[in-house]
Amino acid sequence: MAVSIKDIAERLNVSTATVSLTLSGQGDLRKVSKKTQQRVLACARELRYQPNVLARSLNKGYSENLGLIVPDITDSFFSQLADQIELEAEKRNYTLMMCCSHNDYRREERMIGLLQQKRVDGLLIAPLRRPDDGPYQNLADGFPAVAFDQLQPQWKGNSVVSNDRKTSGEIVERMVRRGARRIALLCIDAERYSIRERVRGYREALEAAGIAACEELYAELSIDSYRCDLPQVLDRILAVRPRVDAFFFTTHLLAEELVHYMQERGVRLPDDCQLACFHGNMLLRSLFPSITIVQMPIEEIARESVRLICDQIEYRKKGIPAPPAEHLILDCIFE
Amino acid sequence: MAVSIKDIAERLNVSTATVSLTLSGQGDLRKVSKKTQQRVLACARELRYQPNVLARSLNKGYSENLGLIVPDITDSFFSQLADQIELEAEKRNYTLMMCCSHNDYRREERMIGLLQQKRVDGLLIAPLRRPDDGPYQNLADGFPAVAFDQLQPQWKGNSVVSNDRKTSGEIVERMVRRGARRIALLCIDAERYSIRERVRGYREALEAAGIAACEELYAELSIDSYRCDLPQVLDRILAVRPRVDAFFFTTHLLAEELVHYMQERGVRLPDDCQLACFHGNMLLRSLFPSITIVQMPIEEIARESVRLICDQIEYRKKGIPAPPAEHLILDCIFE
DNA sequence: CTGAAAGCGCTTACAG
DNA sequence: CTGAAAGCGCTTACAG
Repeated sequence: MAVSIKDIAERLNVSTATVSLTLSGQGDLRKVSKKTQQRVLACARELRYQPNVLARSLNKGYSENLGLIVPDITDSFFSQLADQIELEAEKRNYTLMMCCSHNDYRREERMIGLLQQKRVDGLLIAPLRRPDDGPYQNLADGFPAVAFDQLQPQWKGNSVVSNDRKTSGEIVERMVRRGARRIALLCIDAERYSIRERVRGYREALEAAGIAACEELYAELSIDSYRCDLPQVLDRILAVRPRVDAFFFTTHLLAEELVHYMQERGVRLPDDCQLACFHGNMLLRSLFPSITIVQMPIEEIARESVRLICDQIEYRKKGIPAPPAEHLILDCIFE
Repeated sequence: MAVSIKDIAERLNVSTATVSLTLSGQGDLRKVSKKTQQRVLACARELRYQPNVLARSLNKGYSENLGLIVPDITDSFFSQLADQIELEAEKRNYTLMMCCSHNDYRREERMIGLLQQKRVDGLLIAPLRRPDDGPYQNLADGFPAVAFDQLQPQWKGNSVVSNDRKTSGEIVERMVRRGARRIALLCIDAERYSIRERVRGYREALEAAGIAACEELYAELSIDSYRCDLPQVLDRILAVRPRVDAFFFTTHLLAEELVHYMQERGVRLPDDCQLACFHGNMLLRSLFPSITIVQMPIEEIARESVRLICDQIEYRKKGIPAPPAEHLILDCIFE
């Protein structure tokens, strides 16, 4: 069996309180003699004492673990976010319990319950769109939670999102400035908040530029079937006249799938055709040197989300009611 | 405060033992009357009772959490692996605590200690190369652990790796069959076991094909600086005569960086130049339609790793000494 | 300066 | 069939 505080106490003929106090650094504060402290520390080292954090957590009511739920960790956007969140959490001495909702909101709801059962101190979640618009049933009232990336109407807590509408408008402006008039917009999961905002930004910018939106140049795809549906959609859009002269993808996933389409079909885009997407990678840039890639403010999202969750946890520890929820809107980065 | 087993017991005028027994499903076994069981269940539901798993874990000595340490979650190989591991772990009722070692073995060592402190039941780890070849100091003796992806000489537990040597040989054979004679090999982190094996497979296959290995066509890069070093290396290799006619990258990261190089430098590869790499994605395939991509057996690695760790945990629970460590070698998949 | 004791919320022999 | 009690390994008033 592992060595416990009791083993040390017995060996040294002191009480477990003394051991606990000095080990937790309260020795001086609580006036444990220097000598005793040294003996305790030495003995702990000698026996390779590892505190049982479960016992501590049970006693204190805090686990120093944070739950993280993302739709899909294999999406580079979320893996980069998870990476940064882990780093930020670590700075504040939290360990992450990570779960993927796999774009299934029933599963997401389950994960919310699971992580609370596991006694995480707070929950960071990139929420899915919920078909029912119902409340988060498994999220206990007042439980520290921060939503990032997406805003859900039924989410009442803190949130950190990017400035989708504005950025989307700027993308369109830029395309228009470069001569585009027939700008196609393709999106996945159009009912999600951030996507709706991107669509809105697109429409507003078109209008501002005096260009009538053309419904034939607009398509919504589903996250579950976009790979299989995209080819027909592209066939259709490419056949529209006057001809499309720019593609705006609300997500890198679609831009990547475009590459696949072009290769499969042996299709080339018109030479003057502009491209843009949210969140990209080096390969996309290499394939389409002139593509406009808007990077999400990943580090900032991570930093602010962790900050907000930690603040909430602190309030909770102190028994102070948390201040009203914050809604941060962060700017994207034009590459 | 959350509702506890005691609250239910008091409300129903039964003992906490009775409540605990029926709630944990041992009601029938331990002969709690049906009536009492129903009352307990109803009351638990009514009060929305959530068991405190910390208390249970403290008592039982098992947390039903698994630790996962990967070098870099933003590498698609590891994010796909993490995704599958989570799925497999979930099937067996384990939740993951994920940490990234960020290619820093001091950090890895810290994470090993941290996760054990957090009382995970076992550790899944894609180990880093360790400059010192020293033992894993923070890994407690006999602690359930499985290494995957990489084998380290000082790792004494179970491991799951892919068949790197054989696969590497097959890649070279295939290139030779297609006419290559001047096959360059570029690798990152050449001291790592799997990379050494890939190099070995490459050399063996060259020899078997009667081709003398040319050291000028071989390069080792570091994980920390490969991005910045690759261009010169490629410049150099492309200048070698007789001319290189195939590039074999031990990792997709290098193949991706090649794209960057070509675009930056405005260089095109010779038309007949063959390419191959371990672990790839759709974009690479689109960029280089004829590239040979060898996919890692990700699902299998995940499945077997989780199986092994769970077996070990079971042995530990039963107090049976674990059988000798298994070393699984799984085949890669030619795409 | 130090110790005895209660408590965090469970589980599990043990006794009846 | 059910309860009283000990214990998992800590922390923290409280008393001396």
